[in-house]
Amino acid sequence: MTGKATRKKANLRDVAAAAGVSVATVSRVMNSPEAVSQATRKKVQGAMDSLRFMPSAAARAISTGRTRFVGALVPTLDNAIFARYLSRLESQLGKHRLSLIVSTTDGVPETEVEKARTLVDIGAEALIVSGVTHDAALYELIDRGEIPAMATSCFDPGFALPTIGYDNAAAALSALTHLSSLGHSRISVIHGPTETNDRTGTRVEALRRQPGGAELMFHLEPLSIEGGCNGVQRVMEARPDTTAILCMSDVQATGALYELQRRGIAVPAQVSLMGIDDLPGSAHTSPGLTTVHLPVSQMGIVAADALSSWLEAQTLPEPVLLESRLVVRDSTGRPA
Amino acid sequence: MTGKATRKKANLRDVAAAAGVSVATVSRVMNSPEAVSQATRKKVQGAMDSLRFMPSAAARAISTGRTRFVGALVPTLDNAIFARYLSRLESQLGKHRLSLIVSTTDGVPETEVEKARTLVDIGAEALIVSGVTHDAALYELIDRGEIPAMATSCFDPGFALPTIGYDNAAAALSALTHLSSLGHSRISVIHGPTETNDRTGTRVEALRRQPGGAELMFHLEPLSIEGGCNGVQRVMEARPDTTAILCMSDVQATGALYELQRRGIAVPAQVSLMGIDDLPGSAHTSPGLTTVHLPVSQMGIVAADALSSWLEAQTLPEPVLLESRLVVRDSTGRPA
DNA sequence: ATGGTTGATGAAACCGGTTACATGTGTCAA
DNA sequence: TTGACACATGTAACCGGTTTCATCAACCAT
Repeated sequence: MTGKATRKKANLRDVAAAAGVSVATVSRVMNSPEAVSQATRKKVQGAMDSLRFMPSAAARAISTGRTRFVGALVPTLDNAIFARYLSRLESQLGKHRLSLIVSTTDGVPETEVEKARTLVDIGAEALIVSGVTHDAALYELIDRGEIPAMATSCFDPGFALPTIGYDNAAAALSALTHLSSLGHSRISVIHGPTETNDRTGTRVEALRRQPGGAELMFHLEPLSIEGGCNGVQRVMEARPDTTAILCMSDVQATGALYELQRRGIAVPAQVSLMGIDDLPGSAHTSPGLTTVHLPVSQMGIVAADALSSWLEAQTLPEPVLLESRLVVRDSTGRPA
Repeated sequence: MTGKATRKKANLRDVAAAAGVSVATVSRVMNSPEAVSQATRKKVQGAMDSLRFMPSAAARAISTGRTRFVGALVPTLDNAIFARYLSRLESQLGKHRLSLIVSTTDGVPETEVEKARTLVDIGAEALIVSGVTHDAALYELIDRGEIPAMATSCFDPGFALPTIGYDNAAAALSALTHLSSLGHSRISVIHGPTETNDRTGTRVEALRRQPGGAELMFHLEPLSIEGGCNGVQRVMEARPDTTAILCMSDVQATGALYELQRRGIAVPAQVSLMGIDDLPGSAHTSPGLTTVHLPVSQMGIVAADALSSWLEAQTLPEPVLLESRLVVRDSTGRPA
């Protein structure tokens, strides 16, 4: 043993002692180097290096009151739509010197609260949740801790939290309109859980209220590739004369496409297929998937900026509505 | 204004004063309630509620020396293989009352270091990185901070960090063997970047060294669906008589399948197709994708447990080798 | 009655940074 | 020569928890 290598970690006072300066000076070297003379700065940095000094995040946090990280709660990582969103959110937060912690809720409100509590418990300065359906305990937590919190993936100016997202009803309707305008009337809808996922709920509800919505046939399936496969199976059992299948997510649409191919049903010649999301892969399927592009990258950017100014300047964010956009590719056509 | 609602946040001393007890007692109510009498516990909890007390994570961290969260660095979230892994890692860490922070590196070593630095800076107690190729600065950081760190997705007992993962060379070879045993000899390989991704590098290298490996034709493409599409295009230009395409990832294989379908090339009748990973969707494509299953869920569990005991009991984890498994589905067959 | 335990609680030190304020030195204008 | 002022640095309080050790009352066996 060298007799000094395995000592306990050096702290700022050790560095100060080694450099022959005060703790304040060491602190300054880290936080406002320009306020320290060249000579002492060198001395201090030398001491830091030889003592292998690493500042304690907790100690800094306790005196500044800032931890510089925020938490995001999403239903799952197992859907490329969240990957896109989170990746932008993270990079944009980074520009504000903020880090992101992601927690998954499986779409279960109780799990969401639990995860939110953990996030706050380890020091998250703010929370970003998905959608507007949450357990009451989440609001209590946010309220009690006075935690800045916002909701994404939807738009609702009346919601308790600022929302940043798109109009899910409009997205669903623009998809339906596309199919209708092509001449489809026997349309089947495959969608994920609506109870716990208000984004899906809003989309389905919009279709139901639509004039002529009564003719639509709805099938609830898990929000996965497999769910999309099963959905097609049920569509074909329930209504074999369906000319178009509208999936409320690209993941399910991808599964649906697989199943249609497996059954030898030509897309779009025999059945037209649509999704909503516009995943990176959706442009490359064969045929290319017609879908509604959701501006999740932009959502990440806007959310990051809004949150940052909330934390820095206490400015409560305004709700933001981002436009979705119909993307017509090759999976839809006129009915046979 | 009520005159008290908007006051600054209550701390433990405020609670103690309100409850007429000492700070130690309040602390005990939170951490070892059984050591406090029923009566005082009630009193303290009442004071906590009426003052809307929320303990400060930073303050706790500074005295316990624990932040209870660890960081994981992955190349991207945009690949379902990581979603699977991270989801298990997170849930298993949760069982040890540890939280997970995920950062993405885009597969760039410099970005990785930067992100790692940020993670440590905000208090991560340990790091989990992917693979064995890293910037020297990462090791310095780990070394200097004495940060427990391990590497996943590969197995190398000789590596500086404990590794928990699978044998990438074996995975690639078992795929190749499957194709060879079916009678394929004109095989094209589509793979992602090998320079920055050692997992891919190891797989490709294993194929190159294989007796008869010289007959293989390799194509480097981005690790994405689109990359898979492009790969097929290049395969068909370079070697139209190819009877089997082996992709080093299921993402690329999925793209390849799309492109083959688009070109009207029957799988597996005209060309056999294989991937490596076994994504959730791979079982449902049409035809089902033959691939090599990588035990990423188990990897998440093992990594979480190992890291936890490292942190709790200072036991340096042993490297762990997890078995991959060939999954034969319908995208491979004898050459025409 | 007495010494030894056990159980509940409090006082104060401690963790490792940041920062308000004080101090000391040198420069420059009046 | 002196006062104003900028600049570099030090002192010590402070942030909000945890934890050690001391204290004191109640209980029990001898």
